[in-house]
Amino acid sequence: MKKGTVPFSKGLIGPPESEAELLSRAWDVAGLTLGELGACVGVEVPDESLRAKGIAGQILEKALGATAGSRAEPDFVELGIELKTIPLDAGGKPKESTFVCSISLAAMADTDWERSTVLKKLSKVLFVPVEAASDTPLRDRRVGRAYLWAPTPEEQRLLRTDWERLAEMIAAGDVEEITGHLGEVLQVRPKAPHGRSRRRAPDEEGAVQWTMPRGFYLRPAFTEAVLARLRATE
DNA sequence: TATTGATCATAT
DNA sequence: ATATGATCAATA
Repeated sequence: MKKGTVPFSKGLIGPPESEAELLSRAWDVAGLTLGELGACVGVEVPDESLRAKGIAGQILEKALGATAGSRAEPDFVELGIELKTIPLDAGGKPKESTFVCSISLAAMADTDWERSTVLKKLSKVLFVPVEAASDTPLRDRRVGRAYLWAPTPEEQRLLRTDWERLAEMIAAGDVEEITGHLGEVLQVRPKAPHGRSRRRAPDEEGAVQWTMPRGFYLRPAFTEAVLARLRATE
């Protein structure tokens, strides 16, 4: 397809029926700017992202036919694939951490790695790189070529090690001791609409305490390594 | 200046 | 309210 052409009618596209179809769609939009792709799906791109932080993700969801809405499921439910845009700096390296999922602090004691939301979300991920050099206006940032990622056994081991350590702390009532410093590849950080948000969590006696909502994030160095591996093996 | 902690928008 | 989509901005 010629660069700049539109592979679908305005904002109306169903979910992809296969992995191959999803990849085909993703590769078709590579090279377009957020402004161009936004126009295709009926999303206006503001000048700056301060009040449009999730705009790249919203646009790609629509463009690729992800099931709209906020549910604790993969973006492409039938395919079991999660969509993540990843902001790249001028050097092609991830500029930010990658949010994985919010944490149900009170339920952490009753789950394990195999059944965790983190593993479910990360079993298969379509990473869509997006230019994010701060001197490039939001609407002029280009979408890159997407990569489909499934964690290798080694990558799973790294994730599992961090997850188990952090889950144990939460379950033991030590959520307030957790900082962003913990975790080699996976970290726990605040995830809230504002500073007054509170969520129930166990305290050290097993009683309830109220604390900031938290989420799991992938460190940039980890996603950088993942992208490097995917680039090398294609 | 890299990283952690805080925050913004939308959907259900 | 709380999930989704993330990036901003204060700190070390």
